Amino acid sequence: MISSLKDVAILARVSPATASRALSKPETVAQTTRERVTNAAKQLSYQPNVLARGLRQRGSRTLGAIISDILNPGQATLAKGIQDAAAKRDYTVFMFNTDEDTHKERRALESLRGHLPQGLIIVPSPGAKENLKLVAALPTVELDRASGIKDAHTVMVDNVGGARAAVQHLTALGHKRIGMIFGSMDISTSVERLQGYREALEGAGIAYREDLALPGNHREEGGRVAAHTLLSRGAESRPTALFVGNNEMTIGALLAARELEIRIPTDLSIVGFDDSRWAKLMQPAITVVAQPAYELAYLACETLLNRLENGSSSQTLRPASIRLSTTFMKRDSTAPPPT
Amino acid sequence: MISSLKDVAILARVSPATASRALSKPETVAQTTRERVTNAAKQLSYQPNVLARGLRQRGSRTLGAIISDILNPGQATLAKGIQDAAAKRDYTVFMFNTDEDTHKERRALESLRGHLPQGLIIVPSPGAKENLKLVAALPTVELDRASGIKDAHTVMVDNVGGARAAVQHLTALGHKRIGMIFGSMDISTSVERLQGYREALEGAGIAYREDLALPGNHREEGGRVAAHTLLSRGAESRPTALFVGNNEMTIGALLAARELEIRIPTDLSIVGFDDSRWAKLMQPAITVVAQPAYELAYLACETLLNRLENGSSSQTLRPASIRLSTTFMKRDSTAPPPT
DNA sequence: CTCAACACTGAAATCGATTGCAGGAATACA
DNA sequence: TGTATTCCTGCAATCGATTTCAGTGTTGAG
Repeated sequence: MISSLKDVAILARVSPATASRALSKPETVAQTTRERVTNAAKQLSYQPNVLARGLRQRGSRTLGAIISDILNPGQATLAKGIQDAAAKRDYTVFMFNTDEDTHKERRALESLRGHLPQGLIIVPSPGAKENLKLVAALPTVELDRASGIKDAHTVMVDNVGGARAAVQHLTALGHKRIGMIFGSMDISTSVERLQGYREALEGAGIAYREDLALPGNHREEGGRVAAHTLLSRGAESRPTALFVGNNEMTIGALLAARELEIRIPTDLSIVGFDDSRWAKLMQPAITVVAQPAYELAYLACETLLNRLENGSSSQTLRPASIRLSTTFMKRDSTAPPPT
Repeated sequence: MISSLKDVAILARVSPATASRALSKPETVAQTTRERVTNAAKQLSYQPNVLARGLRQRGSRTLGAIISDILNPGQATLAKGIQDAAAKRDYTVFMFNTDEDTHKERRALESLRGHLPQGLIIVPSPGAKENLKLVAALPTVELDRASGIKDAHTVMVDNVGGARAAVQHLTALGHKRIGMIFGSMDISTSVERLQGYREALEGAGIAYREDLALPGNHREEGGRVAAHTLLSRGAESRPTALFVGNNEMTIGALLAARELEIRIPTDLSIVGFDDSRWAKLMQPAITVVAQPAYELAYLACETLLNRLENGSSSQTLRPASIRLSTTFMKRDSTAPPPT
């Protein structure tokens, strides 16, 4: 049923060597021979055995991709961007989830290593700095976050700028008490977004207050709890606006506001980070900082493939460090503070 | 840096053959030898070359998975279920998207074939019946839908029953004019859901009317257009309730209702198929038929792996045909019809 | 004490494609 | 016509792990 190169060679009345060359380096073979082989291959619907080829060439046209949570729409978009970019250049992708779990990440890397991928795209978990030593020699691009490894190639969004824009929008509306819910501080995006928040406050001459910036553990429940804490104070001392560090926590914050019967945007303005289906759909629609997730992932994959195909010439010396900018999407969840 | 079995063998002072046996068939090797090899392997952090092993054994511990659209949360859940089940049994997964495109599916299958996977899990596109001939010998499980291939192994939900429950809920509330928006008729789930709708109407003594059941092309825009058509009639003749065949089209229907300023559930009840984040979050929260997507995919993968490991004994004779039941989630988007 | 059974181990073939090398045919040039 | 090039093709080695087969040493039974 499945035919090997040898079958093709026999049918085309050439040696396997020639058949191989006819298919992969056509210019080294005489016109007529090439055609005989091509036809034979088509006739047998020959498909090269990637395992054999990969063994000989020490590595197959395969990439590894490790993302943190495929159920998060943003991450799913990253997955798709990677796959599309890889498919376009005829690479296939081994995709793994870590669920933000450093052990799963480790296992994924071990498993990946045996497949001899040509390169790796990873959304690093907090323990990635250690885990990535397992595949130190593998060309790698870090996507969305930085692991902290020196001289790593990274493709990320401008989190500081995005956060700054969000908070500037709030200060421009006249808000003075602006809360923030941020994610785990061992993920670089959280740190940067908090940084942007502080810069914007400073720019508006508003003092940073520790009691207004709470951690939310980057998931829905954490966001709900943090928002609950922030909003439970009296109407005169609680924040009039909230900047939330990711999409999951934004949902939590919205639920908390509902529980406390705080109206949006009349009583409270909310800006989230990361756009999504429901943000547009809600009433009011949520104002967010949108990330170009698909482009980000596509670019990360292209960066990796370019590096692979140029050999490790100049590229190695100057590690890529790409930042795409975010887009501020003004919708209906922000308004001037209540008077 | 990366070490081969030969290196391990040298370090353990045995032949490669023995090293191989010590690691994969420990009982065939003397205790002391086994330990020497195990230690050597650990010391070199040896990882077997999957390509070489796969070449020799004609197939690696690898599965193919083809889903239709990773950006759809339901499908992403399927992807995760497959991966988790595979990982638990120490298989790795090549995952592909088709975007419901038969050509992409074909390319995915071709590309997959070269990797010699042990089995395949597929959410079949409309053209799958033809495409799957490419991998006719490959043990395959169809997930979520049926391709129409005779004697295929399938793992699906009870679409007829789910749809019936949804529409029965509406008739029980007193609705008489119940519209439906269904997906492409070349996908088995659409056919079955339409079937359930008809059965429920019949059970309630309501005649099926062709002008109340419209196709929505299974995407948001299609759902919006169809709903717009259905709801643009006068208040006395338009449907008082809508059953929508999937999550994307449900969004479209909601948008159409908004455009026409039709209130939910006062003027119109809506039931969607497939639960999701936003369905719970919306106000009113949307009543839906929820599918056990994760379990479905997990089960599909286990079914496949069991079949692989039992050899093709009795299993081949009796193809699996599993149906999981759906869960009706009553929320706030359904109410008695306006009087 | 002899011979059979058994438990381990190693040499070598194998999976399928690629590639360095060498040889033969065809062409170019003097 | 003779020699140098160029072009094309095939032989055989190779990638790394597995597996068949044969051989060695050990144990046990008679």
